[in-house]
Amino acid sequence: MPARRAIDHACPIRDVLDRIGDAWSLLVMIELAKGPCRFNALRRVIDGISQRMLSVTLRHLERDGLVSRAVLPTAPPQVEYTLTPLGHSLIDRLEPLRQWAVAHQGAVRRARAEFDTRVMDPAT
Amino acid sequence: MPARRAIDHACPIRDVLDRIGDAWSLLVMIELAKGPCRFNALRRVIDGISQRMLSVTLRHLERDGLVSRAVLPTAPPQVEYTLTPLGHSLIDRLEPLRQWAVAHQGAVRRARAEFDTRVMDPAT
DNA sequence: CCGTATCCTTCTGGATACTG
DNA sequence: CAGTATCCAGAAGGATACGG
Repeated sequence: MPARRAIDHACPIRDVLDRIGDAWSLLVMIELAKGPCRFNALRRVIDGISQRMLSVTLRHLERDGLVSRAVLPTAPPQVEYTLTPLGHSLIDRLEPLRQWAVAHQGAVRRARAEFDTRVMDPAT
Repeated sequence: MPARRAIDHACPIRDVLDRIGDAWSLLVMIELAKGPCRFNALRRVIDGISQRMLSVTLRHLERDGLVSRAVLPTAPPQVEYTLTPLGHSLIDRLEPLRQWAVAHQGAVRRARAEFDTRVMDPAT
């Protein structure tokens, strides 16, 4: 995605999509929705995320008030991440979308297959 | 966004976000939700989209069965794009998300401001 | 009018190495 | 353990030119 332009501010939903549309934010939030979790624990369970992107993603979410960060007074220091009420309210609103995906994934797959054969197949 | 990896298929909502999370798909769908529209008309109203990205985006949406393409038998040839019922059902499901964005954009902005001062400010 | 093809810049994000 | 810094490959996307 390129840098956001002026037009984007016109649509509030764009702000949300910019926040959760990337590869990892949603996955991290879903994981944290199950309960608080520490950095490396998240890293293990998310599978495939690089240390850098987990760090970047968590910072982003924390900045937007969707995730909170707590340094536990232990030695060695542990850091626990928790989904905030705001974060919970967001993933709740994502539920209809998930249901749509489940309900219509068959239709989309079929549309794709039909499109691919129609475009690839030169037989008119 | 990087190329999708194996893990992504585990989450149906990822498929949806990959479809509407990019910069233009949503804007195009919102525009088409108002009614059928031709290529250059879309291009004018979307403002900022390049000819290439409009073409790519429309093809993507058409492939997924969210938009249909009709070549009108006029001279010069005109092409009309229409949001399918499937496409309509998807943007309907986006409404709760839009409402969330509107309702909480203040909270997010405040969280951001607080975060920025806290991180930037070396006091403590 | 409606696109596709090519080029080239910009941005994303993984790998790696190093701090508190 | 929990990150940050640097480097670099690859993908996204705008500009431009050309075809149906």
